[in-house]
Parts: sequence; structure tokens; C-alpha cells
Amino acid sequence: MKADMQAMRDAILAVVAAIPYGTTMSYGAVARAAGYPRHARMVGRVLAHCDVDVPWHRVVNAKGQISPRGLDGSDDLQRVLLEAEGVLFGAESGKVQR
DNA sequence: TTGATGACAGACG
DNA sequence: CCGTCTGCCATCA
Repeated sequence: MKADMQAMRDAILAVVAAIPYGTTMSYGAVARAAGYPRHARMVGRVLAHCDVDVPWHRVVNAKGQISPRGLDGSDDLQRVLLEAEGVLFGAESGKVQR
């Protein structure tokens, strides 16, 4: 049933797009807010699909850090974008100050 | 259809 | 506090 998947993807995008400026949210939190407390990984899959209409850089893992996806530059870019929005990172740990 | 994989989370040691 | 294992679930080969 791809229609269900579409609804899930739309819900996730809606939640991520609803994240306030200067705020970060974990995958589990986004998945839960979207109505899928077990689809934390699906959140990453949707964001990894290169959604430019969504502040994907505000989404981090449960550790409060940026998830290394293998593509260098993207993770670094995310940190820069968050810092530009007022999100402070631990210089040593790289964790967001939530 | 089965098996393996993954922008994760939570539990365990 | 940190590293490792397991569980969840959709997507890919």
C-alpha cells in the first residue's frame, strides 16, 4: 500500500516543517509527533530523500547530534545552518543545547 | 518472496 | 558516561 507510505511521508514532512526556528528535534520525537512512534528510521529515510521544502537540518538523533550519513559536507552544513539559527553546539561533544 | 540494510531508539553491561 | 546488542519497519537486491 503505497498510499499509506505517502501519508506517513507527508505527516513527517509536516512535523519537520513545523519545527520552530532555532529549535532541534530528534527522529523519535518527530516520528511520534507524526503519529508513528516506531518509525524513527522512516523519518531519516524521508529526509534523506533530499526534501528541500523542509528544514531537515533541524532534525537530529536521540544523542542530540547530527547523524553521519556518509556524504561529507552535508553533516557539516547542517551544523552551520543550526548555528546560524541560534542553536548552540557543544564544541567538544557536538551536541545541541536543548 | 526472502534476506539484508538503514540520517534511529531504547535497554544492557 | 560510553560502547554494544536488539527491536521496529519500509525499501532495495
